[in-house]
Amino acid sequence: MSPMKPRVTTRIPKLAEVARAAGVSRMTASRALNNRPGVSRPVREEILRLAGEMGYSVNLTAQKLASRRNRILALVAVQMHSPYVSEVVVGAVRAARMAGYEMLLYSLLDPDEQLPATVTQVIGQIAQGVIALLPYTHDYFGALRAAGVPLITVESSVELTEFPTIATDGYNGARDAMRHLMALGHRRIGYITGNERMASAVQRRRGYENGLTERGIRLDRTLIARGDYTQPSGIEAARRLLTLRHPPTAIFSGNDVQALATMAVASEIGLRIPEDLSVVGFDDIPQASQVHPPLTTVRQPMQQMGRSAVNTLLAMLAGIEVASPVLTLPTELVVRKSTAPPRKEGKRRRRDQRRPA
Amino acid sequence: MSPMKPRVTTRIPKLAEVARAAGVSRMTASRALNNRPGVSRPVREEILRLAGEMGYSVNLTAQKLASRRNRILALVAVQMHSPYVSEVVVGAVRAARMAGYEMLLYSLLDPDEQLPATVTQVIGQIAQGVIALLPYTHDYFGALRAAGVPLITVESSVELTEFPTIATDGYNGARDAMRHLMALGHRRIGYITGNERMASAVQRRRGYENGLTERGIRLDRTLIARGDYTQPSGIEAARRLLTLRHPPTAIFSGNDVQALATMAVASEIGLRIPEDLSVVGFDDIPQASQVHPPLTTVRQPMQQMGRSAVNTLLAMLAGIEVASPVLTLPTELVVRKSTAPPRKEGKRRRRDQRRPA
DNA sequence: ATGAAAGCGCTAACAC
DNA sequence: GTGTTAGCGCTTTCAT
Repeated sequence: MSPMKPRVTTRIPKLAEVARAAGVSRMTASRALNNRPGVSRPVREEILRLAGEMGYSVNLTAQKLASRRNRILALVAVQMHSPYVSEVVVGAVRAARMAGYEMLLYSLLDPDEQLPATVTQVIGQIAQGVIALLPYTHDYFGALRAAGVPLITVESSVELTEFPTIATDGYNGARDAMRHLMALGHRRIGYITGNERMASAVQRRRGYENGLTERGIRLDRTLIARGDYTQPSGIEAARRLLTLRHPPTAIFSGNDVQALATMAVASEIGLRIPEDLSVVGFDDIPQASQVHPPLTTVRQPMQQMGRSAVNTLLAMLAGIEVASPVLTLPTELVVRKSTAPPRKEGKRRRRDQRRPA
Repeated sequence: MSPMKPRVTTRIPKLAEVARAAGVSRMTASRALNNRPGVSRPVREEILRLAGEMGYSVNLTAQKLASRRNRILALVAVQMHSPYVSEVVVGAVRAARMAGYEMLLYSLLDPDEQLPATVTQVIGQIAQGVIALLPYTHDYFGALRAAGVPLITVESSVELTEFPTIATDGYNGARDAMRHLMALGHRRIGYITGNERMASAVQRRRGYENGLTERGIRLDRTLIARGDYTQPSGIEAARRLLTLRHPPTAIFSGNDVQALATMAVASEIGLRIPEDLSVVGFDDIPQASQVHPPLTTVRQPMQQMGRSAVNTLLAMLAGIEVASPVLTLPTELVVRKSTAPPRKEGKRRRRDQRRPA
């Protein structure tokens, strides 16, 4: 437990040292290194060469303090590890890097977690701008607003027009899914909601409901099971729906994670997909096409959403007025193998799942 | 496209303003706000009260520049969204917050991605210390070392003793799994490797091999399929193993993700688990207990690993000598329902998966 | 094209 | 206990 000797590490030289080596002032060195005008070609090249040789790299903290810029963005999300968020992150990170920015991530562990004051402070101060994938609750946005940092949301509440938003058309996407199922002949269609504190979940549910009613099918509340976009919630919801005395012939889920959970529960119960049960998801996460049978789903351009968020944010930072407060990207129904016409009523079969011991 | 008016946002006052309001010097205010000694009770309380009222919060950039401290840690990982990494992150974030630190995340998108110089710079400069979950390739650690930031690795190469490491005993964990399978009567046991550029994958494979040979079973290379810890690689590996002319009666996988993929492939092919095939994973990710049948697996204390990493890192920051360069946590075999004695040779059955059209 | 001066907002180190 | 001074490493602004 004795004090640890600071490890000897090649110290990073500071700007003044590079400038001295090049025989110029710090300002000239700064201009050269930041690729700014006002330095003659030969001087610029010499500075750059020396900086490389000396292993110089700018101190971002000092740079941020002096200039308020540091080419860092942040992305905050609940359920950072979910496939949907992961895909948005991929798109955002790539776009940021392409523009010469780095993206830092902040994960809220629990959907119900408060945004601690320190978090807002940290991300708002470390980054030049932030992308939020958060439910519109707990006044997350109030806290972020107070931090005074440029902010853009992805799939947030549409009512929240205070910040620019990148969204997809969950309503029409869901209705497309319903039309597909109904075209196959389904009439008893179950629905597993998403976390309805997220605007997307509300929209999709409306798509489900109106998809039904526009065909004159009456809403049956027992066919709607509450989920929160997570796998455990999907398992539970699917169990409830599939053990109904008069179960649905198809289940549409607010997202793919829950749809995959539904497929797992179905197979556990001995139902075959799509023969005994059709399943449709929403998102088109990578796993959707990897399972067996591959999942029919409503594709959201997740990576593009991340990319658009970054680009819009960068435009805001550049002082360019954002055209529209909410950019809505289209969805696309991807029909795969998890949907088929329903069996005739009463002809439902069960496989015996377990052999007698 | 006209320049955007900066949004009017309640400006955050600076330390000097709080100090002035309280009628003290900036230093006294600083001491009070940072909970440091040298301020009388009443003065301290008045400063805190005023700061709260005025909505003061310290400028972390200035604070870092002046003191080199900002109570921020960073965690860098490849496959940030994988369940294993996610769990480690949960443990790390909680532990950090408990200690009054915040944790920022940096995700490498692609296992083969180089660590761009800017990344090292960013995380090394923004944070006071970093936790790395990275393969020992591409000289990731060389870059991190150059940044001169306190660093700790999780499950990294054991040969890499330059940095403290939190690891689990992959070798014994894997051997326990093998002993379990062999105790059930399995002799033809397939193995799906992890990404062997990670030390964990090498250890586990050795556990598999020695588990076999210590029982006098000869290694059969055709029963070893290469995976990289991801689901698609697991699917492919499982397909290869299960379509062998003389397939294994059990498959042990380097991690749970691949084990779950194996279960999916098995069911697709019409094999029942555990009757026709036993499957064992490694990690005990949350999904392992949620699938049907629940997966037998070797549990790693993932959250605790994150917690230990944070605590060790904080100790390093505090100048406390780290006791041992590598802290190895134990694993635990969790026997669930995916393992059973093998069928008699030749009695393997297949369910007809699809009904005749 | 280049440089000098003056901070950015905070804290270390040392007074008193 | 409290205040003063002098930076942290960079960039802004304004000279030249």
